[in-house]
Amino acid sequence: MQRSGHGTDLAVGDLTRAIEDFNRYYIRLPVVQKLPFTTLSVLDTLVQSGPKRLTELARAEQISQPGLTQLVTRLEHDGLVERRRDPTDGRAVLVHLTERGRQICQARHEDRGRHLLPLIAQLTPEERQSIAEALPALVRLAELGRQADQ
Amino acid sequence: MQRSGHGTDLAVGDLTRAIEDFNRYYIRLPVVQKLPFTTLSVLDTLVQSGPKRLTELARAEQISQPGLTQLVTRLEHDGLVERRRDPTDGRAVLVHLTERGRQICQARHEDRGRHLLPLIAQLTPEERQSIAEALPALVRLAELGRQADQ
DNA sequence: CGCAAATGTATCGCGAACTTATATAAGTGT
DNA sequence: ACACTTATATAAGTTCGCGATACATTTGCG
Repeated sequence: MQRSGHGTDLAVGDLTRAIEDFNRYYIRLPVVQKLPFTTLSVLDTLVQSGPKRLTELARAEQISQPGLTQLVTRLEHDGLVERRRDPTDGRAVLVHLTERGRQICQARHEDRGRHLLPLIAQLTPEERQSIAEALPALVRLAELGRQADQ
Repeated sequence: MQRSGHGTDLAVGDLTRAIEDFNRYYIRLPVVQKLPFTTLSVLDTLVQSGPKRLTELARAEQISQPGLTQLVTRLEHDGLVERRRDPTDGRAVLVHLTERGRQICQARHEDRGRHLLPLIAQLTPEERQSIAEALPALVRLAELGRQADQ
């Protein structure tokens, strides 16, 4: 266990394992809206960060620029996003979420909460307490991770 | 915030949000081995639960049985898994991990740990402490989630 | 036992979602 | 005005998933 060195008195292996566990559970969660994975990720990104350029989105999602252009075309066709010209740069397009796109993200979020609730109910009060106390730190950790990738 | 009702004095919305944050960060993490997502998920499943039948794997990964047959064919071709007959049922095939497949999972896990370490180093000692104390509960929560999907 | 029904895999054809390469359009610098 | 960079779009090819279907083995029951 990597316990020393960089001022991290936390078992990195354990945390990594825990996060991977959650990923495996969450990723395969059956969801209401059956959409391709990258599509959902793009929508979430737009919810969090607001309108973005195609190029920025492609970098964030780690797919090619043409791939994202096609994806946005599909999304636009389905009425989940809108392309608007960037007023400050005639070459660029800003991808905006529509109300419908926002609703889908919201519905997914609530759906996941519904899956989680009965699981939380099975924990002991002490376990729930410890998780509740760790939440701010976990959120900050995720925040740092997002920054690290720019 | 949903604080009452089923004996869950934990803000489900906040926890859901935190887990989603980690998913978004982790899923798009650039990794050493560039393999399709479902492929990696299958390998991880085999690491955790040992040899499995095609049908079981297909259900766990939520893809069709023909889809999984093809996936396993690719994996076998790449030497990451082996097909062995089930001694107790002549119809069934058990998918076994090879040493090479195990190594890839291990490498990915370590890679993720390396990404996480510098982030953890930026947290305050109190934040690290709170996360460390919540880890057993988080692991149990993930465990419950896995059981819930059978 | 013998044969239908159930169960487990494999194959085929198709469509969706990526990729790389290339083209077009707009801004930037000299 | 000219080359150069940046932003997006189009085209062709590949990969990975699905549904339908076929085949093999096991199970259950008269």
